Amino acid sequence: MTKDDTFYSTEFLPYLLNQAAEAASLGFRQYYKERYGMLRTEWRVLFHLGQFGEMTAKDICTRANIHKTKISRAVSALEQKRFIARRTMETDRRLEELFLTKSGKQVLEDLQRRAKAFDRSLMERLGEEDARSLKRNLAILAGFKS
Amino acid sequence: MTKDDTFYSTEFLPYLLNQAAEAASLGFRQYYKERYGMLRTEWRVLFHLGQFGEMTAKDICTRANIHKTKISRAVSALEQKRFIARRTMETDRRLEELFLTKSGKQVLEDLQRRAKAFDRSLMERLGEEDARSLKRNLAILAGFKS
DNA sequence: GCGTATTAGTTGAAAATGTAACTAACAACA
DNA sequence: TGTTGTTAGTTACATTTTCAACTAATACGC
Repeated sequence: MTKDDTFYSTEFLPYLLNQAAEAASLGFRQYYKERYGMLRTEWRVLFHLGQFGEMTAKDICTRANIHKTKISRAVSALEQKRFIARRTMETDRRLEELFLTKSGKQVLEDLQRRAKAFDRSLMERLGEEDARSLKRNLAILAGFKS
Repeated sequence: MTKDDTFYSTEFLPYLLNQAAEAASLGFRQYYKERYGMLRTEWRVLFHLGQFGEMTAKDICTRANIHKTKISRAVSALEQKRFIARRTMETDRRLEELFLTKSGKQVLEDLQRRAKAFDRSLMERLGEEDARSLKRNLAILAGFKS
């Protein structure tokens, strides 16, 4: 490294990650907010329920790495919108199994389809190979892989 | 693509970006919060001032892509901590030139040094080549390059 | 069983963020 | 000069997030 040791903000990985994340989320966030009045955590809860089937709030906290109060509020909001419902588990009455309602499934289907398309459009900006490598490295940083 | 068209959350680029960004920011955020009681926007303002020299709040908004109210509050907070000061410009009295104080420079120096080290430790987890390619692609998504 | 510790989930208050309206200064132009 | 429009920055208010305390149910050790 030469004498000039200036460290630029655009070289700092957390900064880059945040800026990229915000830029990349923007378009999609707008959609589910305007169309369904949903917040990001709500979309994530829905997504996880679709992916893993019935699960408890705690499960989602662990999987998605979101604090339980955020999940709790997202669940209430989704319940009010009648997108999900809950059922207390017989085996442990502290736990509530969450599941998608019929309209919840429809909403999720719409969002999934759009998410997929949105994802593709983002990846096209990078090219196939770079996009793959990007995702792989993000997964490592996120702790999804070792 | 085969018949199974399930779309997993960990394939969705905005989700990956957010998770990676949060995970990657955590350690460093903790430091400037605990050590200097700073919020992320404050750290960014400081960083930008160090990088570009004296500039106005508006300049930082544009550069860092942050809303002016957030900047306004960060500037007040940094001013209260005596890390920066402002000077109304003679040529246009709506504008205020922001600059680092002596202690602001010291704080920034500490943070920069740690940011650099932190950045290196993140990059080591990916390897030289992947890390470079990651940054390049993030810059594209963030809109820093086209 | 009974006391203590954990755990799932909720709630209230404080902190932070986003949105919109505002003030003060300048610009443009009749 | 006066009117209208624009811009930098602040402030007020609503929404969202965070943090800490809480309730209800279960688990553990005795």
